[in-house]
Amino acid sequence: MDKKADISISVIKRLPRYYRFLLHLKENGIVRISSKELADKMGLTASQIRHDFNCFGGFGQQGYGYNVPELYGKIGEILGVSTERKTIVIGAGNLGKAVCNKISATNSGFKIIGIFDKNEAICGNMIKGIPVRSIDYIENFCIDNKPVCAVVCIPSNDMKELTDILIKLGINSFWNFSNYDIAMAHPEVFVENVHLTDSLMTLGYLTAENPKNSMED
Amino acid sequence: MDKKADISISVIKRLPRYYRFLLHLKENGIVRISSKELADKMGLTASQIRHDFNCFGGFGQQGYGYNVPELYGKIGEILGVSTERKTIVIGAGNLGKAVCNKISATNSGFKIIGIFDKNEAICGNMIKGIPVRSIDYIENFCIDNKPVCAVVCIPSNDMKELTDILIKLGINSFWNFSNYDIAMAHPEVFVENVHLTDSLMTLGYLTAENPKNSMED
DNA sequence: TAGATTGTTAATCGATTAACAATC
DNA sequence: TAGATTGTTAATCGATTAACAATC
Repeated sequence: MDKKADISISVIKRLPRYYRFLLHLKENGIVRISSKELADKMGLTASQIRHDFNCFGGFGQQGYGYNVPELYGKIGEILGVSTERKTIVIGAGNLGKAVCNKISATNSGFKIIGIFDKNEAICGNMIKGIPVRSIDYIENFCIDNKPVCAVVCIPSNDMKELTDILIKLGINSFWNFSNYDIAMAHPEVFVENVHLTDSLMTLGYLTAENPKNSMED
Repeated sequence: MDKKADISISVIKRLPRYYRFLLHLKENGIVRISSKELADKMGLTASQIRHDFNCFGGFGQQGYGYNVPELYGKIGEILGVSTERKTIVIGAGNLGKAVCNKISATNSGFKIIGIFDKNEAICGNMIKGIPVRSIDYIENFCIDNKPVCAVVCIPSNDMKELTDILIKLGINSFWNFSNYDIAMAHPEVFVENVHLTDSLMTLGYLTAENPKNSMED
């Protein structure tokens, strides 16, 4: 599987938000929208919206605008929401459970087929109908069931060894909540990071009494 | 409190990662590093690192490089890690609990003083030494305790009403896990969003068999 | 002093916005 | 046909990278 290089990451990062907005419009029975109207609703420019959509082909019609259900469907297709990527979740603590719920509640194209934890005490517990298994079984499970995506909800400590193994066993994408830099160690796989600490610290910067700022002027 | 406009958001978003790397170096007893070495470790360019640090003033020394503990301290200051922003968490489900743990485990400058949930059955439960309170008490709690930051771990449904109230009561920053667009409704407050669904769908795009891509060439 | 590496400015690159011809 | 709005190219803006003088 090759990496897609032709469409810029900034465009890609906006797709899920378009998808959410279009669902909302669709659910409210709106069938037609212009780039201008959508831009106003989303806080973007009409120009950017047209530019973005045109990366994937012409979804609109001159003089009319965009058909909401059709556009929603197209973007869903681009995001692969109708596929069922076999997914395993590693770590069944609070974060692991929250993430399992999120994946199950969302029509995102990922399907959890296994959950693993090193804490034997919680093995056997059910989350969204899937039993928590001991991390010791993860290799055999992957050989038998061939998952393609792993969701990492454990600390970074043992990540190097674990990712090396998982990638050998056929995992090609990671939703990574740990601080381990999978993408740097394995440029051949797809990684989407959620760095909670970094996010919180960014908010920290914004609300900090920055000494530099108050010294200037 | 004014918003800071002079330093670009791309630079700011890199600060927490610098901070993490510097802590790691510091813990390994490394006291000196050049922009080149740090760039190699982090997968950035030396030029960018010097450029970034210089937004905040000269932290290095020509011919020597950067002093790791000093630089770590400076960036910590910029991020405000030593302040104690009074913070409330709204929603004590799996996500709320995970986020409480994360905030407590991280030296980020945020201090949880209250946790709220609408589910009466879990009120009274302790999370990191703080009792879960009924959401009905949130107004009085804010009047009495004056928190400045709210962490939103509930669905988007009632967010408009809730954020309007909280902002009136003195909350000026949000760590937002819901899909409600606080920043658009309230441009005067600081918002850092964590859109889990969007993140997962971005990974979805990368691993989708994109029809457009296979049609071309 | 010579070597190393920063701080800072200029050049490049890429993303966003503006403009307008195409066309429904 | 006239009006509206897209698709697409060109202009602008901002972020990254390169270069080098300053200086430790």
